[in-house]
Amino acid sequence: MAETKTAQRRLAARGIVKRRERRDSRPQEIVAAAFEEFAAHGYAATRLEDVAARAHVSKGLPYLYFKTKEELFKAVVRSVITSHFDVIREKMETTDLSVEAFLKGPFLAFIQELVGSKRAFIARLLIAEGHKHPELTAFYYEQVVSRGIETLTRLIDRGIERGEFRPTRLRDFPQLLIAPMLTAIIWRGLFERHHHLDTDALLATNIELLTDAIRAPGRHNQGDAR
Amino acid sequence: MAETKTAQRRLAARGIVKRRERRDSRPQEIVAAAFEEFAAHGYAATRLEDVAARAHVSKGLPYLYFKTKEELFKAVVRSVITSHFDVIREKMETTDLSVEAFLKGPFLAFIQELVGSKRAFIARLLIAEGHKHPELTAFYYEQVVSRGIETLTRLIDRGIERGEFRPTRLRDFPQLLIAPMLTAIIWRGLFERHHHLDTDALLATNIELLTDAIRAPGRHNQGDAR
Amino acid sequence: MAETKTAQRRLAARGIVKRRERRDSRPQEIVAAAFEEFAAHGYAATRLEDVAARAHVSKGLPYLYFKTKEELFKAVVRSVITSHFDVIREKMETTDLSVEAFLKGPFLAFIQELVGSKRAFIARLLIAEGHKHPELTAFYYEQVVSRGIETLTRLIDRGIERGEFRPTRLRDFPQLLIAPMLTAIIWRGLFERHHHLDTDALLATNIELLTDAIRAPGRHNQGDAR
Amino acid sequence: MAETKTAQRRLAARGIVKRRERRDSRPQEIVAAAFEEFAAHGYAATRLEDVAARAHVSKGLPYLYFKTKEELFKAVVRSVITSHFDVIREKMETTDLSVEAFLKGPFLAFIQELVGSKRAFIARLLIAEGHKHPELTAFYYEQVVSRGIETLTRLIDRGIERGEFRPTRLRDFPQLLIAPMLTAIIWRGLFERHHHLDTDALLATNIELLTDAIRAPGRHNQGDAR
DNA sequence: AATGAATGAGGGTTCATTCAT
DNA sequence: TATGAATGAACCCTCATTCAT
Repeated sequence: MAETKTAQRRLAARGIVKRRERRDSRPQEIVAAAFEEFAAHGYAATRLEDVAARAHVSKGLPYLYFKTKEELFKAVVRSVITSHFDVIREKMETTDLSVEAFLKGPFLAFIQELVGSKRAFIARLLIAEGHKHPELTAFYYEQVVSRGIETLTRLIDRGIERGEFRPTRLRDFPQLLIAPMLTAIIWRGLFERHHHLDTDALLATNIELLTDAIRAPGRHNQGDAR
Repeated sequence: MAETKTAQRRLAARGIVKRRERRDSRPQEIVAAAFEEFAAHGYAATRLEDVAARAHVSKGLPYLYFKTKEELFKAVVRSVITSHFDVIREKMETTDLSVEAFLKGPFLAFIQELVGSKRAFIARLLIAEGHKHPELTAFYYEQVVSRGIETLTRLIDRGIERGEFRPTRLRDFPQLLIAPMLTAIIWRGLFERHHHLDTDALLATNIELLTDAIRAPGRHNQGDAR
Repeated sequence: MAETKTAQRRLAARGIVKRRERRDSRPQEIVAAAFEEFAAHGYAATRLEDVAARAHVSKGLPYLYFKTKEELFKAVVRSVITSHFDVIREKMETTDLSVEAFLKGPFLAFIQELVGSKRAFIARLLIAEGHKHPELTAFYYEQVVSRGIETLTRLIDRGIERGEFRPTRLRDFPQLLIAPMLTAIIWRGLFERHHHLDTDALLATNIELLTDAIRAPGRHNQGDAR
Repeated sequence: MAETKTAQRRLAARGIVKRRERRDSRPQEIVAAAFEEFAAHGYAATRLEDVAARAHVSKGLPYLYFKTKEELFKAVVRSVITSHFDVIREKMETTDLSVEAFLKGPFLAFIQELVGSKRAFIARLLIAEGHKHPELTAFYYEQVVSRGIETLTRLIDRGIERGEFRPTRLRDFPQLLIAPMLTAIIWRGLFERHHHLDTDALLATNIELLTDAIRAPGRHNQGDAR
């Protein structure tokens, strides 16, 4: 750490990193470091000192921006949630594709990417610690879950309206389009070392099967590009 | 706690609880108590003192049977794992039902029960803490996951052999039959207070849709009795 | 501390100090040690670790008996308050002496002793920290101050009833009999090194003068033995 | 704080608060703010950041004038000590009043005012923290206590010389004229909420009684004007 | 001269673990 | 075997102090 500090000062002396600039980016740096630590060790087992060290920052600095460990945790979760979901929703609203093609194309790509992304760790974190942070869980539910469910419901309904799909109970349980994603995330985190799972194919298969199941009679399989 | 202890001694004196009996069942009582605590608070936030108190046992006693907190945790996980899965596998091997009927009957019932049971908490525990206990995760994978996957694969294959199902990639991803169960467990633990989810129907719908998707052409929907 | 621990074990091994016995006396030992530390450094500057060390006890033990530092502080104050005041009140009620003789005899001796005693430190502590511990201050007021005032009022009234004293406003301000004691305590703590103050004589003089001032006309000076 | 700073700058820009003026009075402003904080929370519990905030000054500025927290504390004590005592001494030397009248008039008014003033807090501060700042205590003793004692001794002696008073031991313990003031200060700080004490009357009564006690035979009670 | 971001030592508190009884 | 008093490492958080700007 002494080296790090020295290094920073050297950089600062050169004018490469200005104090003002650093100040503005510090919270993000700390959140990023915290993300790694929380993802790696879980909430309780994460030591703020390690977070600080990972952010090349002194032990006390995180407390300048986050009042408690829990606040920092919340900030981490919030930072990852952000707007990613808006993107796919936007796409959905404006696409020219059939619903089935959309599911097998952009939507599949979206959840495939999610499984491998850092945001997947947050899911694990929330599954693990969520019940101890009800406020945070509520926030996550509102920002992510309920919106996602709503979007998916609309998507399926549109398929029905357009005559692509039969009316099925999938409309009531859009979670089924998401469920394998959770499974994939968990598998990757826990069992990948014991048995490799092709999560991309898993997710593709689920959508394939579900669309097969709900496709309106007489309709053709609108396969995706793969 | 003092009262509890006294009460036990009173009971013991009356012969209602025989010393020998208590001694023999002690480890199980401790594991049961630990299960409750771990399920309620997670690994790190569980205090061994509380476990002991819940088991009506002195603070030091757990260490007589479990060398460390981690050992106790492992014992908890193992205790819940055992046996239950053998039952459903046994049933599957010996059933007279068609595969579809089996999926919609005993298998569905099995996973529906699981979601509401205490064992579901273990899933959350493993998701949360699993990566810190690789040995335990390996054990769980071998005892539960790999066997479960294998069993499901056999089941689907049998359906294909019997001409009930077309060959589909579901055979390669039997996790899809399980995925909604994980989702249901997580939903119950985190979001139930925000939005009720009929997990039984969720699970039923998934099997319904998947069987629809893979049913061999010309076959009838072999609905279950419900 | 390692030495201390070893020493204790040696003693314990000899059977000189039994664990059970120690347990019963531990809280008192800790309170005694805390008294010394608090008296020496004040509340905030006292480290519980030092208290523990002074009590020849591990850092964590005080928390077994006192939930927080503040609880320990309260226990310290309470332990010193105790019953000492009941003694002088009892004496007052049963004495054969005239009121003046009582003031110049037992009462004077009592407050003289107080100034030099450990209890005097508590006064300093309360003066310094009292406003941050309102609950404790209330307790002290009820147990010590209000009772003391009441007792003194009764004493003076009795002197008036018996014709020893004229009615004066001293009856409304019995604090004046006590005031020099506080001054003496503070002087000892702060200025003794700069200028010696004969606190015994100070207290005696105050009573001498006050009794002179309130003595009923025609009465003789009922001098004390000195 | 940001607002405050901005406000100051706005004021400064208008020339209402000139930069030079502010700079010159800065130390005093900081000391004044520190006085409030120390008086309210005691030495240890006072945060320099709060002092700075109260002085509408940045966190680091106090260190420009006071090397450490302790230095600032000393400055606070010194700032309150100065001057005020010289006034009453001056008055005493030049008064035309009899000693008794002086005690019951200007002197009484002086200590009555003191009890209610902010300077009274300093007494509590010194009682609480004095022994940790021996240098400061020495300073206080020399500047205030010893001079005060000396002055009072001279006053009493003059009364004796003039035939107003008999020679008594009060001459050796002029602290007795001050003692109730300390009591009053402490009472106000700690017990006022439990029981109101008319400190003015307390102080008046003490002087009344003491002068009664030492008045030379044949002299009249030289009551004050009130 | 002034700011306020940054540092890091220090202390209160918890709790897994040990051990005398 | 069983108890629960005792230990002490560890961790969160605070705040006096520094220093780049």
